[in-house]
Parts: sequence; structure tokens; C-alpha cells
Amino acid sequence: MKYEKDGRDIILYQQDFDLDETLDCGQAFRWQKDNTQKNVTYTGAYLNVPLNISQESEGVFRLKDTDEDTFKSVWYGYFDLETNYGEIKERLSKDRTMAKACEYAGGIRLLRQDGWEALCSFIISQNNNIPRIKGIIGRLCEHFKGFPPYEKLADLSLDDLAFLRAGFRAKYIIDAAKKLRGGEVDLERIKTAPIDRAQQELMKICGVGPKVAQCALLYGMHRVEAFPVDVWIKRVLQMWYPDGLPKCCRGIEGIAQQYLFHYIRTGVQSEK
DNA sequence: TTCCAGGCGTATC
DNA sequence: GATACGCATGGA
Repeated sequence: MKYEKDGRDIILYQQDFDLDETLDCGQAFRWQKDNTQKNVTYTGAYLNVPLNISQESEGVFRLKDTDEDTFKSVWYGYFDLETNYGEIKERLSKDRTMAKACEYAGGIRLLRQDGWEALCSFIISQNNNIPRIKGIIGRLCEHFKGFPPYEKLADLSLDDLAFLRAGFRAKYIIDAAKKLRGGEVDLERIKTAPIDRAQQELMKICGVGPKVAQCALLYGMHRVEAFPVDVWIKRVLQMWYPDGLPKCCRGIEGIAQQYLFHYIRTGVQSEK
């Protein structure tokens, strides 16, 4: 990782990083692609710090209107720039199928997102498709001028959230907000708890099962050993790993999962 | 019209 | 503990 200032912007040099693969691979739902630009460009926010980022060429990025402090205190962490994904891919590639997935989706980085936002987002994701998930979260953020903290949602009624058109998930969002505000579920404790215990705690929330819990842990608390199993990963396991993931994934199952998820969704048909 | 989407709660055995 | 079914909404 290297960076330099360019006027009001930061130019970032970072290998193993592709904007489309990282921001549009189903781990985050608030990044919007700007198709009017000649370079791949996304706008979005983390903790309501806005960002416009574009990829000028392979491994070269422009973070618009970003000062050095904000880069170091917000985006360096968010894009997980301290982690060497080249080493991770090398390790995972001891397995043949993983090697293909890593090569196909080698620009994915695991974003370090906010715990509550990830939890809430993946509650919304259940039995839903990605465009509609983005729609619901978009309406949520528009209405509350940014992603609402759970305190703002805890006392709302279903009618108050009708504008979301979130369907049966609205009551789950409210239950999660109530239990976090009341301290019945404590994300700070969950962050460092053993993974099984952490899942158990998250599942106290109505509408949070194993899949959503593992997503919250992986994307919202950077627990890279979390392994969300959705319909796509079920197919991966059935086809390629009926006896479980290979040894080289041990401890970083979540990162392996990211490569596999992207590979089976968009890569398998297109290769040959 | 029917099916499906990064699942989960409930009923039933 | 395993399995079947309904669930809000909207796009294909």
C-alpha cells in the first residue's frame, strides 16, 4: 500500500483490489456505481463519512476530496488496507478450486463495516435479492439522512417503517434495534466472544438465524473465521466440498467464502 | 401466472 | 433434530 496527495484527492496504490469486485459483490449495499464516468466510480459512505472513489487503472485509485487524516482514520481501515490479500490468496490456492476462485475474483477485499449496519442489512437480505436489498437500505438511509443508529429505530412502529416496503423483515429490524438499545444483545461483547457463543447471542434477535448471524460477524465485526452459508455456498459445498472446506481455509473461512461466492455466482458459467 | 431472491419462525413428527 | 411451509415485495 502506498498513497500520495493530489490536490484535494488521495491517490492510492493498492494491489489485490478491484472496485467492482469489492463494492458490488454482496457484502455492502450502499455503494452506488456512477456509470457516467469513464473510470469505474462509486459513491457511498462509511459511518456517514461520504466518499467518491474511482479506479484509474489496475491497482490505482482516486479518493475524491479526501484529506490525509480521513484517509488514515476511516478508509485505510474500511478497505482493510493493512491486510496482505496476496498472501491470503497464495495460501488458499493450495486447493485447486479455491485457486480458480481466487484468480477469478482476486480483487475482492473484505470490508471492515459497522456492526449494527451489517447486522441490520443482512436481516433485510433474507429471502431477498440484491437489487431490492439495496432499494430498502437506500430508502432507509434517505429517510434518516444516513444509516440510522438503532436508538432511532427502537421505538418505531411497523407503520412508521411502511415506507421501506421491507415486508415481513420490518418487525425483525425493530426487534434488533430494541434488543441492542436495551443491552440484551451487546455487539461490543459479541465482537470478541468465541464464534459459537457470538452466533448464539445474535440469534436472540427475532429474524436472525445462523446465516444472518455469520454475515454480521464476518462483515460487521471482521470475524474472518465466520462462514455464512446461503443458497449459493450450499451449491459450492455440494458440488466441490461435500466433506467441508479444505485445510488451507482454516481460520479464514469467511474470506474463502467471499471468493467462492463471487466465483459461483458469476464466474463458473463464463469460464472455459 | 408462476417462480425466485445472500433465511427464518413455526408447526409437526 | 429433521423436514415442510408461509412469509412481503418486486422483477423476470
